[in-house]
Amino acid sequence: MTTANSLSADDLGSAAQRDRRRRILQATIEIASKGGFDAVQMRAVTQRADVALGTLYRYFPSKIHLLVSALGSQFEDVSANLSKSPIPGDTAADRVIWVLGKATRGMQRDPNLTEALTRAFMFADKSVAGEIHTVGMQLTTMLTHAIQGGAYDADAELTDENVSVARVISDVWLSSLVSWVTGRFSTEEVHDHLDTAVRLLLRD
Amino acid sequence: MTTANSLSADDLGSAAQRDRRRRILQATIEIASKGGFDAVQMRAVTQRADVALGTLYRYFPSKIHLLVSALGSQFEDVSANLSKSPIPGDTAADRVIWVLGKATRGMQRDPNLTEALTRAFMFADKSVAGEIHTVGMQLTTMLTHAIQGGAYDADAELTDENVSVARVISDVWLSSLVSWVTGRFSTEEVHDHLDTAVRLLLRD
DNA sequence: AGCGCAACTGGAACGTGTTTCTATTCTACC
DNA sequence: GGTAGAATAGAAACACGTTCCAGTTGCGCT
Repeated sequence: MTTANSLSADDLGSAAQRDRRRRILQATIEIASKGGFDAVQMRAVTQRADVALGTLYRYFPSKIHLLVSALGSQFEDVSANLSKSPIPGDTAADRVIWVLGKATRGMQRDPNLTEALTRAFMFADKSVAGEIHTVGMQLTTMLTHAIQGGAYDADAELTDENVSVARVISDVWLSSLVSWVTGRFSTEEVHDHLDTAVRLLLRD
Repeated sequence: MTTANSLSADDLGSAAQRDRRRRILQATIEIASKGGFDAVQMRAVTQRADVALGTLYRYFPSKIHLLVSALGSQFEDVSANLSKSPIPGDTAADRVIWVLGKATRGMQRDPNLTEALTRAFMFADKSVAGEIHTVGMQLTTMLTHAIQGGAYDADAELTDENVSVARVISDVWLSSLVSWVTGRFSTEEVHDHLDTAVRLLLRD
């Protein structure tokens, strides 16, 4: 199975290419933010990013690859932001809830973008495994970091249990996002559901 | 927002119509089982079910509606099967794990069908809210039933907490299915992950 | 039996993701 | 500076979900 990957920023030799990649992702996010998943049409992206259709497909082999890569780049920003200051909260549960709340509020501020990225992520098939894995790692890392506290001690217990809990929480978070995107959950319900799940999982 | 629903079996007056609906869903499941999501092409379904394209769209307003409805009909079979005999297991955790294991093995026996139904479910947008809600209820009911035990006592504690736990578990189950469908989880990893999550959530 | 109407058929047509192809431009290397 | 090869532009073409329409069939009512 020849799983064609999206071109990562590191793969690209010239500055012009890195800039093309950046333009494409930015155009994607802008269009998604305005009109959601359906508005992200490949021809529209090429126009906004000022590249040819063939070039777009050279960088991202499908619309889903494109959107999941965009999700990855958004997550990078979030993690960078989070790692600037220690996560507040005395218990693991408090810290996780704080992180989830912050991330969730961020996404709810831009419903169309969230809809586009979430649906792409959930619709992805095997050919997007690489990009999906990247995002999954970012999520799990973010959450285990929150669980074990702001003190960034390399010796800190990155126990199997913590990783498992982080995975479960990210499952719940993703499902909640999907529920919210499809109108089954209100913003309050998302918050309450996450709160309940975290307290059930991290009752010490 | 005029959310066009799929026609449910009860909506249909004549026996011929109920039979058309049945043929369509069966054709969908057969094609999905053979080739997965991509193979479920609307024209192929019409050929196999021996109906016209316009008729197919009269019964199910989109491919996603069609597949989510098919998922619902599969779940009906599963619940019917489950309710025939009490769920084995002395603790809530054991019973839930038993139910999940049974359902999961069932789906893993037909990977293509599972891929088609799972991806449709996760890709659904607001217009599919009705069908999604049906499936969500089936899932939650199945799990709360397992939590509170085989004794089908109407007075039994259908506590908020039990429902919350059931929701979280169904979140984890769906995410695991997605992970399995996209090749991120092996069958063993799905089992272990579910096992871990349930034991974390139902430690009494 | 005849009427009226909704459902159904068959097929054309449209939109958007994806593929393909040729001409042009850029880049690395001599 | 010139050249080979990769990258890009531009545009046509294809595939499949979806819509639309004209004609036909089935069904309840009188």
